[in-house]
Amino acid sequence: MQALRGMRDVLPEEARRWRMVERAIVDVLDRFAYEEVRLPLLEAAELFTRGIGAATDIVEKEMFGLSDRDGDSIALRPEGTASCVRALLQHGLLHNQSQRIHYRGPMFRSERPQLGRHRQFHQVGAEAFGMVGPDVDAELIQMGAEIWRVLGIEGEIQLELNTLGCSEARAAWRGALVRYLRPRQGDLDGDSAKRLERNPLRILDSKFPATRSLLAEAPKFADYIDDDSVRHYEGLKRLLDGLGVAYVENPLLVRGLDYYSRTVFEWTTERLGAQGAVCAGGRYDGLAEIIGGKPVPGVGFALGLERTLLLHEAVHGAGAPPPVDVYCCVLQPEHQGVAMARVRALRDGLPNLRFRVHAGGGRLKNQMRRADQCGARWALLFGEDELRENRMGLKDLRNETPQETLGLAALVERLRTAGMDST
RNA sequence: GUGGGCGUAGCUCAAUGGGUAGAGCUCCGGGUUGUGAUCCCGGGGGUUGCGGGUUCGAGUCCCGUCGUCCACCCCA
Repeated sequence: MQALRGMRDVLPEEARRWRMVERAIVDVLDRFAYEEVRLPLLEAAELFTRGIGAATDIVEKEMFGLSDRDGDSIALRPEGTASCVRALLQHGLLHNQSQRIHYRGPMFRSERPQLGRHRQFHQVGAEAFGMVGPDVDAELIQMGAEIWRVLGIEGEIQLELNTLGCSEARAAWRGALVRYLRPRQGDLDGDSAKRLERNPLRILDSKFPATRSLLAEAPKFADYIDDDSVRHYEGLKRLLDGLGVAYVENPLLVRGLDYYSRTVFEWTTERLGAQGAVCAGGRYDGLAEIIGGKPVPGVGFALGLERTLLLHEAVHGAGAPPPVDVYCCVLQPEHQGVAMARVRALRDGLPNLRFRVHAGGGRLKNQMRRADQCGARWALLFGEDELRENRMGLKDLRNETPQETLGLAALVERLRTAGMDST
């Protein structure tokens, strides 16, 4: 038996990095006072066909759909924004109020697997509702920059920025684009020809030279964009300039989900081959209404954890912090209970240290080897001699200092001071 | 979804032109009483991803399948 295609097991060594990175990210979101929600993995399929767009690749060919016992179509969520909006609408949290929210968890898309692209993958998302101005767009981008800084990967990532205008302007431009391309359909590459009726804006970032040269003469969005959107975009850029957040304007940046309008942005990297999008988002002022609520402006982003982790590893190396701080060796099997009781007191006194008590007996030599192998800084010895005096032996495995024999209180004090400078 | 590369021990990899699978690391034991990582000695471990086919004989050639990686595509 093996895991399904595209489903990955995260084993202890890797999970240690996940915990570190996830905690660092969520800490940033916390410090910006974004509150957490936890959302279901299953939703009505209609939430996504309406929210994301029925003509998008995500819905059209990547969604894991199934039917429940009543025959209703349900789906594993392919992304988080639609669920988040649905949840907040359902519980009235968007009624005459603004919200700043984050969530995280697995998403599912049935794509052909690749490094940094799995069928179950994990995102951390942040969304802000009820605020129309570019200030909150800038805040979300600033938050992203802060996340990369905290993770030490800011040197690997660059920000791309664009505006899609309001949905009316975009629809007008889209219509002009289709009118321009339709007579020239024969010169388009196959994929682009297929997109012409369903999702023409995606033709813009086609990689085919023939298509690209055709686009050089195509109607320009600059002639269609509305003034409010221009002002919004200019305002956002001014704020980012003031915050010192560097960006590259990319007029071809078109998010693959229908719900975006105005601001769209993407944090990309060169180090992950074709899977260069680490984090992306934008404004989606129309989404709440599409889902069946009153109109509520929204803007947000989602970052891909696997890709962030790959970058983190590329920058910081493969080493993960050891899982154990103190490995406790029990020399005589009859002292196991005493040792376990004593370590309970140590865990109480030293909540930041991780104690592992040897189990299964065996010679001290082997127990010491286990202590070394798990990466523990200290070995703690429960032997006849030490226990007779109600003390324990402490050996520093990473420094050439003499072994000490200490009572409980002295040991707690000793590990507390040493524990500080080791972390 | 399309095209291609790869799949041999827990891990990283060998195996001449088809001739019944090997190394390093890991792991286990030993080097005399209660001290790890080094050193020495010994040991365990594989239905060569899976299923067919060709052949006297297949890890090696062919087909299928599963998985993975790369590009396309898509996206976070």
